[in-house]
Amino acid sequence: MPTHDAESGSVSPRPKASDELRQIALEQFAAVGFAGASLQQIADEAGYSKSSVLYHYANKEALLEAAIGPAIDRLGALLQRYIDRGSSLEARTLFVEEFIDFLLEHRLEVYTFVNQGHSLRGIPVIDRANAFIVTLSHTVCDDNASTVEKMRFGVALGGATYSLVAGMDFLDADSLGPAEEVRAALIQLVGELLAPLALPA
Amino acid sequence: MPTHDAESGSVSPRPKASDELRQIALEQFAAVGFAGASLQQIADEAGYSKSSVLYHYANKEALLEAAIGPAIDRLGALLQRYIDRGSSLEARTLFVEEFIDFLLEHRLEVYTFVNQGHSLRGIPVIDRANAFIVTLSHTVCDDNASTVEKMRFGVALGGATYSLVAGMDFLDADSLGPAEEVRAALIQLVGELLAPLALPA
DNA sequence: AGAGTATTTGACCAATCGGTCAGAAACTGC
DNA sequence: GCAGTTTCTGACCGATTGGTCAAATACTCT
Repeated sequence: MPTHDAESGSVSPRPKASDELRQIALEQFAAVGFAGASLQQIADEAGYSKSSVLYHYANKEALLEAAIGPAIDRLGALLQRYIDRGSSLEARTLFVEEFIDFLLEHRLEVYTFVNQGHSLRGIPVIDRANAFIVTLSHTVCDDNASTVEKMRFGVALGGATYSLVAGMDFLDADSLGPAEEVRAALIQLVGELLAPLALPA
Repeated sequence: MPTHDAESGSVSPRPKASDELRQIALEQFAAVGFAGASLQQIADEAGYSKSSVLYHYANKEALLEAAIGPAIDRLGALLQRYIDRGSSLEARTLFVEEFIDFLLEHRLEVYTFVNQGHSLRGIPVIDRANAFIVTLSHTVCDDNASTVEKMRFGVALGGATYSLVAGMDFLDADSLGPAEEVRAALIQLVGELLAPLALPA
């Protein structure tokens, strides 16, 4: 009996419509881009009408805000904690670990704004996210660093998000082991990339 | 006299329309995605009408093929030379260098298909490109490698393309030194990532 | 000059875009 | 049962999408 509703548990009580729509919108935004994703297709995929989408979310931008906003806020909090903790090598190591966990939990959100942060400038939630990334880059490595040092951050960020979302295709999807191994691998690789960086002033 | 036409050189003879359109289309595809880029906007940006775009290129897909196809072909040739050369450590080091140069010369092309290769499956030029990436990943690191080893390739590819295109925004654009420094930095970082990889059988 | 080709364009098309609105359901508490 | 609210939907809107086509312009060659 796969369809009983009340919250007895286990057997797929249909989730709230707004949540379904938000999740599917997120997948579409990550897959075909914000501009390329249409409200109609999001509605179809979720089994609702386009009007229903616009009932739950005032417009397309509000849907984007709902899809990635909470993750952006969590990133902001994460970053603030890191800054408050002061710059030490242990603090940075801990932050890398926390950031990878954040990335694993919000891959689609991060991938979406990391790869479209430029073209979507002007949308509030995107501007918020971009500001965080700038802060993060200046926190992990200050201005007068060498070219190769400055690029370590970009390669780590882009490499991690890419290999978690887009790279899953030709990386034989899940042939690369359980989630725990992926986590450990990312922590190691990002750690390797950032290790040679001098602590900022 | 900035507008004389014959090939005397130096003073901006207006390039062929098809070339202008191809270049601007490439920039749009990289910036807002294939789905998000409209023929109208490409035409406007180039100073032509939409009809002119469709005169030079049969349809939107043909424009994508023209925009990134040649780069894909060059990648295929590059990859074939690497395979023919046999798997040795020097061969791989040389390949990394060649690949970075290829990347620097075709950043927008690579960024476009690397980040949209999944959603644009079915378009011939994209399928060609995806096949090359799969081959490349299996060439640089064989199947029975560990999780972290397999992810080294993905992080290197995604990280390099990202930091060359999208990352330029908060990396203070060109504050990271002349092109030669960027090249050296990329060779070093990708080299670091791939160095621990065992040669495939 | 005039014929012939290459290029450019506007008018037009069906389909889809994001978005509005009024009303049909469905669910609530009584 | 019935009022009140929440949710959902179809009809509709102007704008834009990729694409067709015939006519206008520009260029080349004799």
